[in-house]
Amino acid sequence: MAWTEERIEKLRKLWDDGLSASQIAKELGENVTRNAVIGKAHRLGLKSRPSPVKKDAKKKAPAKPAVKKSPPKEKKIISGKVSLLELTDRMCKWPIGHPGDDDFHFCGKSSEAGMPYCAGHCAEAYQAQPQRKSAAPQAPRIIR
DNA sequence: CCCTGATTCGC
DNA sequence: GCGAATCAGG
Repeated sequence: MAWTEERIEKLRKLWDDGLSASQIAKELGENVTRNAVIGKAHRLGLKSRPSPVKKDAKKKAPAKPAVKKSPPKEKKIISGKVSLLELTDRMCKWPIGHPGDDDFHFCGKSSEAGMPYCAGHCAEAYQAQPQRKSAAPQAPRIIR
């Protein structure tokens, strides 16, 4: 399929109309892929315009050379009640309660490197279930 | 997993 | 010149 004047024209219009490449491709015909559109567009020198994907290397790294505040907030987490949003790495991700419940939260104790759970819950999580002959899976033990 | 454009490279 | 494959990100 050659790029006729008409097609190029349409491509140009649709492109700066802000339509996505895939959308343009669909508009132009079934046998045109978005890759074709993008390729042609690029070749035509059409601008990259608002590409959703930004590879911005962050402007102005504040650069924090001096003035360090020492370790100000090294909080030691020993107990939990951590909401999902507050969950970070190194926190025990053991769920407590039922999702959706008012007080659904996570254990939140500190976990060792690479471990999703704290020591205690790790033990529980990785406990081998010995007699597993029945096909019926055991219902997960409900905490609390 | 859906999408976006960018780039590469064999044709 | 073309565009599928791949990439890099949302």
